[in-house]
Amino acid sequence: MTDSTSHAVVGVVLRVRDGRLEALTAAAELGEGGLEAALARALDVRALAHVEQLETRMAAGRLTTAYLGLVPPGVELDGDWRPVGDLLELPFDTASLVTAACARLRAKLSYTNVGFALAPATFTLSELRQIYVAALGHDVSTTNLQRVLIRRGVLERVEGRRAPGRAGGRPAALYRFASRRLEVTDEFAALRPPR
Amino acid sequence: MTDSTSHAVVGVVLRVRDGRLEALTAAAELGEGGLEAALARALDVRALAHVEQLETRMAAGRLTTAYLGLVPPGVELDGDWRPVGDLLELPFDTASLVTAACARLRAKLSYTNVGFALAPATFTLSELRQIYVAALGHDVSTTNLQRVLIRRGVLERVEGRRAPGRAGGRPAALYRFASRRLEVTDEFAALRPPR
DNA sequence: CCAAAAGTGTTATGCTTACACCCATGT
DNA sequence: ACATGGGTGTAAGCATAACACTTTTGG
Repeated sequence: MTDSTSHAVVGVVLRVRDGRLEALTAAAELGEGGLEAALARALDVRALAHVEQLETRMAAGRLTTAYLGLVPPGVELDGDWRPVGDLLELPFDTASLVTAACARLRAKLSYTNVGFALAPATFTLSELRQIYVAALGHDVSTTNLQRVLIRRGVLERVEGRRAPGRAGGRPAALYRFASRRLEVTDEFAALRPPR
Repeated sequence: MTDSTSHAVVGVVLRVRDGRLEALTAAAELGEGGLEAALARALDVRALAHVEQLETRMAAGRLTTAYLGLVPPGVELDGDWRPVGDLLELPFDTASLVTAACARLRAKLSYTNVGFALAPATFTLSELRQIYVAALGHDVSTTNLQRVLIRRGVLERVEGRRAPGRAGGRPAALYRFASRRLEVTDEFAALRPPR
C-alpha cells in the first residue's frame, strides 16, 4: 500500500548570537532523495556543525519530520532568525518544535560534548561560558564549566592567548573541543555497571 | 507536492521474562488515521504500559517510523517474542531498530521512572532487581537500587509482605511505582542551575 | 597603584557504591 | 539451631558547586 500524504521535513536550527539563543526554521517537501536530502533542500546543511533528528508528527493529515541543527558563530546561514522565547508569531506547531529543539539541546549540553557545534574552533572559557549561559538559560560559573569539561576530556588547551580588552585583565588561554563529533561523555548518572 | 512513498510504522516492544529481555516487532502501513493509529493496527497497544517514538528512517525509498513499547509482566501480547541478543534471524534494519530500542530503554532506566512499564503493579525489591538486571544487561545491587529509587521518590512502600518461598527467608516488603507515567527524575548530571 | 579579567586552590555538599551487619522466616 | 533471603547502617569514593585567593594585564 502507498500513502499519498504530504510529508515535510523541517529543520530547526539554533545558534547563539549576542548572548542569546536564536532559532531559524526552514522546510521542504520530502522527495525521492530521502529525509536528509529534503533537509538539504530546505537549508544549507554545510553550515550545520551538528544535525540530529527530533521527531515525526502527523497533524491535520500532514506528516512532519523535524531535525535539530546547530550553527557555530562565524558561519553564516541566512534566514529569519529570531530569539527563542519570542515565538508568538510562529504557528503553534512550529513554535512547539523550536521548544522541543531547545529542550534537546539543553539536555545534551549536560551529558555530551554538543557544545562544539555552538562554539568557534578556538575560544576562551569566558566566551564558552556565554554560549552555555545562553543555551541553558541559567547562569554557569566559568570555574565549574572548566573543571567539568576538562576532567571529562571534552576541552583541550591550545597554543596562544587572547589579548585583554581595553579594560585590561589577564590574557585568556585558548581552548578547543577535543572532538567535533557528538560523543556521550557522562553516560549514566546512576545504576552504573559494577567494577 | 505529495509523495507516494510507502511508509511503515514499526512497533518494537520489549518485556522482561524469565530474567531475559525479549523483543517483538510488528508493523503496519501508515494510513489516514496517523502514526499512533497505524501502530494500533500493528499490535494491541492496550498492552503497552509506555510508548514513545524512536526515529524515522528512509531506506531503499521506503519510510519507516519506529516506536518503542514496553509491556509489564502479566500482560499478554501475542507475537514472535525473541530474546534480545538473538537477532541474527531478523532483517538487518529490524535488528538495528531493536538495538536502538534497547539503548533508549537502558538510558532512560537511569534517569527516569520508566521501570514502571516493565514491572507489575506491586513487587518486591528482588523482583524489581531482576527486571533491571535483565534490561540493563549488568548486575545491580538490591541495596543500591532501593536507595536510589526511594530517594528520588520513584518507589513507594505498599501494605503487606510477600511470604517467603520453600527455602525460608524474611518476608519481602512490597513496593509500587509512585507514578505510572514517564517522569524525568534526575534531570542533569552537571551544569545544574545555581540555587 | 588600582581596577578588571582570568585562572587556581580549597572546602563543602550530595549522590552513589560497597560492604558489614542485623532481621524474619522455614526446615 | 541453622540456612536462606530481606533489609538497614555506615563508611568510602567521586563529581560538582561554591568561594576565596592569586595572577596578569591596561590605565
